[in-house]
Amino acid sequence: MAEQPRGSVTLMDVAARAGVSLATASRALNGSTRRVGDDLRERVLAAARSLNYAANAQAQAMARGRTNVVGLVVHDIADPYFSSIAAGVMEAAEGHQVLVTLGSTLRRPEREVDYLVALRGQRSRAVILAGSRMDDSPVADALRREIDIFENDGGNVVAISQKQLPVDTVVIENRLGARDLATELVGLGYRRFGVLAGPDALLTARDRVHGFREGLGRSGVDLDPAFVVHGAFTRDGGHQAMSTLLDRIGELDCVFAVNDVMAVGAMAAAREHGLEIPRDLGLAGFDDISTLRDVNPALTTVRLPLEKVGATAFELVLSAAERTKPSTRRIKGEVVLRQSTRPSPA
Amino acid sequence: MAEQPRGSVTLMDVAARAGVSLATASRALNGSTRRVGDDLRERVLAAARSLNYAANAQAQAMARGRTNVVGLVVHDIADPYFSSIAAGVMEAAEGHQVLVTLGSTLRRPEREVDYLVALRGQRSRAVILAGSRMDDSPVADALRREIDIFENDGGNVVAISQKQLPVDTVVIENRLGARDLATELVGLGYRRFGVLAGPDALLTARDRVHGFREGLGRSGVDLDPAFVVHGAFTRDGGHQAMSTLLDRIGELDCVFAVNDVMAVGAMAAAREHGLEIPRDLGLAGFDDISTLRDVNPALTTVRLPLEKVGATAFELVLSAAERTKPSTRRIKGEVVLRQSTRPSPA
DNA sequence: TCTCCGTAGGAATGCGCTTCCACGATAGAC
DNA sequence: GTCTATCGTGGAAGCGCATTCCTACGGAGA
Repeated sequence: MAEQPRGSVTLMDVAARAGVSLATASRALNGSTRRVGDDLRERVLAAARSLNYAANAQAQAMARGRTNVVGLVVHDIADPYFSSIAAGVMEAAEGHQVLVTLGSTLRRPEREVDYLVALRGQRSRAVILAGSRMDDSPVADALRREIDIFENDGGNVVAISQKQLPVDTVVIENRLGARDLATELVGLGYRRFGVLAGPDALLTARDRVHGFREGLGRSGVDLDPAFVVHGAFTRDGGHQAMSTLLDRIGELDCVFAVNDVMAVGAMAAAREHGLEIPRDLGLAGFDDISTLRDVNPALTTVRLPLEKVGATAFELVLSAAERTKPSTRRIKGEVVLRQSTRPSPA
Repeated sequence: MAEQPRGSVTLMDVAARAGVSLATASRALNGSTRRVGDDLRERVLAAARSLNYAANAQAQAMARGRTNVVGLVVHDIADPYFSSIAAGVMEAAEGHQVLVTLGSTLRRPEREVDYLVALRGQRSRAVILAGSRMDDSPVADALRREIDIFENDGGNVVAISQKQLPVDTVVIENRLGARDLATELVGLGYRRFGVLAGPDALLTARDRVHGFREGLGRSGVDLDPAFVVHGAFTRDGGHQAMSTLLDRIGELDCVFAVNDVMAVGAMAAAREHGLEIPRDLGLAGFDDISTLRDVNPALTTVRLPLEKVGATAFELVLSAAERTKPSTRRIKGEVVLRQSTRPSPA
């Protein structure tokens, strides 16, 4: 029953085997406004089954003029921040007959544009840009331009992070989260802060620094710019930035790393330097990466529901057709105090 | 210069604007055996640029009879094991004009078959099955059957993990790695072992347990089956399995978790139980997940070059055309002793 | 019995592109 | 100088499918 002509089975093969026309076979398999008689439909389905027919998605896309492909562009899929978002997207996509094409810029944000072009070539119905926006006008302009073209082609674009582009956006409240964190840390009695700030051009990093400074300011605490050290948004970046800070560590009582991955690097650097956390120094991160929840001492951080972020982005993709104006969803973080900062004085 | 008709620009638009035929426009843009005169080629390229032309990949796929899409199917993209492999794949794909479609089975291995069908519909030129094979005949049979069909359609399949299917495979030497680890642990003086074994049906987990037992055996040490606890292949699985073991922890001096993620969960469980590692108990993992390298105490583990695994898989995809027989690449792990086990007696 | 309408099935068209084939022109061989 | 390769170009077929349009058929109403 499962004879298999060499090469792909086409709808014509199915139709021939069922003894019906192409049109009928198509209608039987995909449903349509038109109805197909029960006997014929059965014949077609049986034929398709026995031939292991899988409709050629390219041909369907051509005929229908649309695809079921969604692009997901991240900066680094190995980074748990992005892989969590990706997991959220994949889970939301489950059962929606959508295929997700993954793009990884390898931390070169200008490559987002290349992926946008490639995904336009695929006639993707949407693309999710998961990475932080940059403070880099040439790149941003090129991206904006390419987004226009993509949308003009009928595609939908969803950004995650900052509302910087006129597209559907899942805004992550970095500023607010960092502000809350600062407030809590001051509440714990910390006063002299250092910040491992990430790349300055990365708006996610910058927003967190700004928010943190703002939160300190509201509590009447100053952040000395000399104690704000920039570095890569990675474990090694955190390690390195922390090492820089360690020269003057005596003047500090708490360090905020703008993400957990950096915080872990910083923790290692502190340990190598003989510092004990939180006894000698408080340390806080951002994101609450689940893989990192078991580091010891446990990181005080700002919890971001990253999988939900991904899922929300995907929902925006699905519902895009019903909207004419870009929509914004805000996702808030929640401060989680753990052992990497001293216990509450209460 | 950048006027943009609404909807997609087609090759016909480009040809018309350049005042040449469709055939010439196609040849100028994509190269071909036939050459196009310099002046005409320039005209075509200029037209394409000014119209923001991006070739319809679906149409190209139809006409050419092949695509540049490669599928990557993992069990859970949020798991650092898989996201590292994915990163390796993405990096290797860089610059090869290949688009990667991501599939996530959400830890339901039977869904691999569904993805295979979907990717066959896309006429993917290859698919990488990154997850462990299972000891589950119905599922394995269905998979084998679908792989046959996929390959008969001209696609190439690459598996990562066990050589269990007649396809190109990146074999991970789980057994060997676990054996070496056992030897080293015995060398450190440990004698009474417990194992957090993961799901029994998962061959990766099972191989590691077998290898570990084998290694112990070679050193004349027995592994009491009562101390082999199965559980999920996740952090929580490790935590839970460890909790089970903790009742009889007095009889053990070292625990091997079959992957790092479980080891970290186990470490948390031990800590909650008041045990100090490595003073009260040695603990070892497997994989050497980079995100987890900074846990404290640092994990003794078996380092797997996961990004290289992904990259190797991708290379197999690229070189598939030149082979007729399935090829196998073996990737070995390397024992890394760290602070979660006691220092060498030497 | 005849006409009209609703319906199921089939033929034909077109989606955007690659590529085979044909054609004319130019260059090289005799 | 004519004859045959060679090369650049255009024409047109066809990839696999959805869909529109058309036809044939059958039942209901007159």
